[in-house]
Amino acid sequence: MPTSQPTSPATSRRRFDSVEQAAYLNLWRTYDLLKASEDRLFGEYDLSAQQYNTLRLLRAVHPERVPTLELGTRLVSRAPDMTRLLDRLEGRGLIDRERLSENRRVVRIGITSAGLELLERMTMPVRECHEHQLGHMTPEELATLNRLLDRCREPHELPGSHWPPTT
Amino acid sequence: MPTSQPTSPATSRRRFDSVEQAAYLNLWRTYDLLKASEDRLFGEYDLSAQQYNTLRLLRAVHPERVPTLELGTRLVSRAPDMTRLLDRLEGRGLIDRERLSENRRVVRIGITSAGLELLERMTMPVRECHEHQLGHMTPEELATLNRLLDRCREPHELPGSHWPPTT
DNA sequence: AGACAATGATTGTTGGAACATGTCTTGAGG
DNA sequence: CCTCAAGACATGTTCCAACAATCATTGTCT
Repeated sequence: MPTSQPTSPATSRRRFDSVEQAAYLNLWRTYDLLKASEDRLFGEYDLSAQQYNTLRLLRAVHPERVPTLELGTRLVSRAPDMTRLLDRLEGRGLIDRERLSENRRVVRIGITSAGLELLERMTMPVRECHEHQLGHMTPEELATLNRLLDRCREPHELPGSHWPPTT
Repeated sequence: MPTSQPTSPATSRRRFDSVEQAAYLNLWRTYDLLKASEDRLFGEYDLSAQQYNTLRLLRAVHPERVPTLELGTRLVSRAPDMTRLLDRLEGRGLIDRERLSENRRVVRIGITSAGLELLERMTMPVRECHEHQLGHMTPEELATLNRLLDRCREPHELPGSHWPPTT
């Protein structure tokens, strides 16, 4: 019997409503699965992924500083609660705040030497984590994936986005 | 000056540590951006994405039922807090629970007619949402994307996963 | 049969995300 | 100068996700 008929009424409903939906759910599922690796790693350092990326961004501009709200827009994932995220990092001495004297409204954030050291210690583990996540993919596959993801985001990225195509 | 030297110390640091990392961050960014559309839609019905997917899964097996913990493993994103997610849905009359008499440990979850109606009302809006998310991609691109995402997940999916390749 | 492990779900607690609101500072008009 | 609007953060509150601990029920071993 080559074309087996559905054995349960369930199967007829299980499939997706559209290709777009299938792709989106696939994206979600994949992200969620890979995220699990990361979360486990960051958990060992009591950091969330957002916190880690904040520190990376601050290191990238160090010794310059970045105002609070601009940080929120430049992170991988939008973060509406920058203040308290920074509170936690400051509480651990990983960043510091500086109130400008010329414009006392803005607070500029910088990474401390303790923050830099923490990132330093995490370098290899993080690399291994990403290797574990996607190390089985060939460079060509990853390049194609990046190109397609860029295409997905194209119409949704706001003009001033800090996310140019990955290349 | 053909090879312009870095104007700020920042640029040298901004790029990614590895291709794998770039791909993962790209995945994260893309998911986050698309998720925003969905959240806005589901918000209008006071549902989270997880709740919606729970209802979809229950509809798929209806009129059969699924035990609480098995639901958790079959969702798009793993959900360690099924009980309270179901509490909320039950509070709104969208699902109901049934305690088995032969094995009183397991609680089997079913979708109610109110739940089915809600899904029915959401059908078109959801379709439009996915159209808005990824409608600009060609079927070929989406197919390739799906194939690559499947490849990403391959080594990470547990054996008994309900997530076969998308095809 | 009784002790003990395993299973399936609930409950408790903590931390973070999302949204609205409040506070402080600056700059522009009147 | 005084008011007022806008900008940049901070705070309050509510809700949800994650992890651990607990409870009730069943299965197993001797």
